[in-house]
Amino acid sequence: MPSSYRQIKAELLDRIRRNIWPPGALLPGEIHLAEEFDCARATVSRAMRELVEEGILERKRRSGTRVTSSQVRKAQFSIPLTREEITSTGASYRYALVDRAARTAPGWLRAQIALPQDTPVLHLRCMHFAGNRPYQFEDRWINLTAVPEAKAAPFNTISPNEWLIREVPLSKGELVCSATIAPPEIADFLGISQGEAAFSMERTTWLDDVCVTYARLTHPSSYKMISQI
Amino acid sequence: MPSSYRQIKAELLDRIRRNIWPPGALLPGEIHLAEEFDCARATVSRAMRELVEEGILERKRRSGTRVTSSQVRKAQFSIPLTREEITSTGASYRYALVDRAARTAPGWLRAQIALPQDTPVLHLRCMHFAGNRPYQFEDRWINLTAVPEAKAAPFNTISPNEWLIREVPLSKGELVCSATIAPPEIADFLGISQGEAAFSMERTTWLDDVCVTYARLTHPSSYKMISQI
DNA sequence: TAGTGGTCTAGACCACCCC
DNA sequence: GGGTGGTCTAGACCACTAA
Repeated sequence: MPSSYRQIKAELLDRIRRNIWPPGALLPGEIHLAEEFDCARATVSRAMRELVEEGILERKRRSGTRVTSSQVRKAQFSIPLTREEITSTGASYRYALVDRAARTAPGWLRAQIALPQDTPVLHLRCMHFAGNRPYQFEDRWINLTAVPEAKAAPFNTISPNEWLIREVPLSKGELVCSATIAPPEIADFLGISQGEAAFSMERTTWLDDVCVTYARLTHPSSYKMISQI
Repeated sequence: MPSSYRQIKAELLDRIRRNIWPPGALLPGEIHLAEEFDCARATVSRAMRELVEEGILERKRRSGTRVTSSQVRKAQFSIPLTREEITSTGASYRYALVDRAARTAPGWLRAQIALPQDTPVLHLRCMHFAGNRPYQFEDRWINLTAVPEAKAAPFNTISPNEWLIREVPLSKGELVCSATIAPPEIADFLGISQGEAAFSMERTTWLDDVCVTYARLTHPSSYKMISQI
């Protein structure tokens, strides 16, 4: 009876879980396992490849496949458009541009995202509402050298978030989450009292080694970020 | 000249980025693309499969492959052992058990993780230090029905986090991050003043549809969670 | 029911790199 | 040098589901 790559994957996982192959252990080679499971080598290969992607196995040519020794788990979460994040809960969505200014990148920003001096940037501050409750304050900087089209965009009805995703799709980036006390002005925007905790996300986005945008998104402390492990 | 699946993947990405295939557009079938790229169907298939995993394409049998219309980005971050997270920064790691009690699951916990009444649980509270600075307060509940071995574990030198990862590897779970104001007792443990913001992570872990453990991990506001998009 | 993706096979060649 | 994983091929059958 032939095995599917899912069955093989489950069997390998099970053996790892039973400590038949403890962390660091060397697994049999693909050919050996293919014989054992009575299947083609490619089938074993696919099962093992997926376990590598999940961080459970490590493979090296010539030296073989081992169970990962450092027990690092990977979590994944999705970052929807703020609009969709809100409307999917059934609430209505409203966006408002607070202010918009073109200028050269300030020093702290140049340091943060490695821009040359005198880089023109667009600075936007805006609010996202769920129903009539403040949901997110967006403080965004767009590199106009990387995205000159942004200069002509008004951003009074479309949020920079949404505009960028449509204009500059498929970029890579980094997301840093932390808990902060919102500064007084932002606390005002979010409708929270001063000294209250806020959830902050800093997103830096790159396209082909050029930084496109840096944003600091601040949520009231009722916000929860949910991810799957 | 044969194409590798990486080249094909890059070419497909490029066409999507150029809006040759805008969001929602139907791509040619695998056979068609295999002819165009002069390669085997399996090679195209692998390229497309990886783009599906990255959330860029959506495939349905019979109806074909489309560019994802909802622009949802996926972020990934790794959850190392607290010990490794600390020692990797060069700081020394210290663990301390605060208290340990076996009891039946309180109502809020049973509701949170769907346990039957009178389920025996182990409640642990502990601290993790980086150097001599408080790093994380761990408030953990372990389902003794799922992991009876935990009853005999002292947890005075090994943190529940580490013990569980060794004893119950490869489980699935959920991670919920939020910003909170630490309650007075936890603020004391973390060495922060009352009313200061704290970063809270709630982890629920399942193994084969049985909840193994629920933990609330609290960090001082200096903590940053970093993930890649 | 016909066409799409999902999977498997048996074989092949290659890149890498430990011995 | 030789054994490992990484990839590709040409073909096949199957599962699903939209038309």
